[in-house]
Amino acid sequence: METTREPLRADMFGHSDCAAGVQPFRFGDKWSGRVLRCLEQGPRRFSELRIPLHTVTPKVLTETLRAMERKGFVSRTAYDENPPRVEYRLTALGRSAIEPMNAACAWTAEHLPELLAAREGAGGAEGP
Amino acid sequence: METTREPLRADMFGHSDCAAGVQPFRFGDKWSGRVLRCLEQGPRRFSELRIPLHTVTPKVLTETLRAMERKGFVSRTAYDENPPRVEYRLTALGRSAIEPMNAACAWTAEHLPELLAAREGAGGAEGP
DNA sequence: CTGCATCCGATCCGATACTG
DNA sequence: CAGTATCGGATCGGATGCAG
Repeated sequence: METTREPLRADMFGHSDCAAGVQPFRFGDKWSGRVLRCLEQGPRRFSELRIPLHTVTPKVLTETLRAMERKGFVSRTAYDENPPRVEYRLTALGRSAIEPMNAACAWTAEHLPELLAAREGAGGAEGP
Repeated sequence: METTREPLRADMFGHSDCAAGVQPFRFGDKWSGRVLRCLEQGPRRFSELRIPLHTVTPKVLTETLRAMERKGFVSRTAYDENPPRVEYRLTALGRSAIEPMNAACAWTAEHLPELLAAREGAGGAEGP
């Protein structure tokens, strides 16, 4: 799952070794996964998304949303009102992506202890 | 599933909206997923990994491996021989991560058409 | 309200060259 | 063989300010 140009190939030639096969799709960025989670519960406006994603700046949220739109995960609907209103919602593709994300979340939850332990070892805090 | 410092929290407070719950773990980088695939088939030496991952440079492969080691996904064994030999293998955590990755791969394969279509729309090639 | 423009530091990652 | 050192381009993403 890459955002760059090469991956996503559906290799079928059996290279004697690994690295053949589809690379799993991934949003290469920080916020797309969370946006997917938010939109899972229904259409949301720009400012509604900013609340649960409370540290995202509007610029980055816009970029994220635009990218997800390009990739076909969300659709954008602007209503011609004043003040302006824009709604984002998941496409069928976006909704379908929730399942594998749930699998990843389940795995993560299950292995949280190990995952967190690794971070302490690296982070470097040792004694007071 | 983040590499940065904040995610991986196991939120349990029910924020009224999304963005609560574990964020799925993810390697934030280009090569870790592929390395996981390669090591799935058994221990591999540094130079053996470079073959299927044929475009990776030694510097980047080293960084990737070191990061995966820190995170607890692979273990490194150096044999005191000449010429030197080093083997990398998956830890139990690393092996367990294959399952959700397979789920992601299956989803990707299933939706390849849509995923590829989005890339053309963006890439910009239009007419001959 | 929903953005876009600009600046700027942090990462990522490829190329190239060198070492124990 | 298994790396390390250095450089530079590309991207990410936060801060701030302005606009329709």
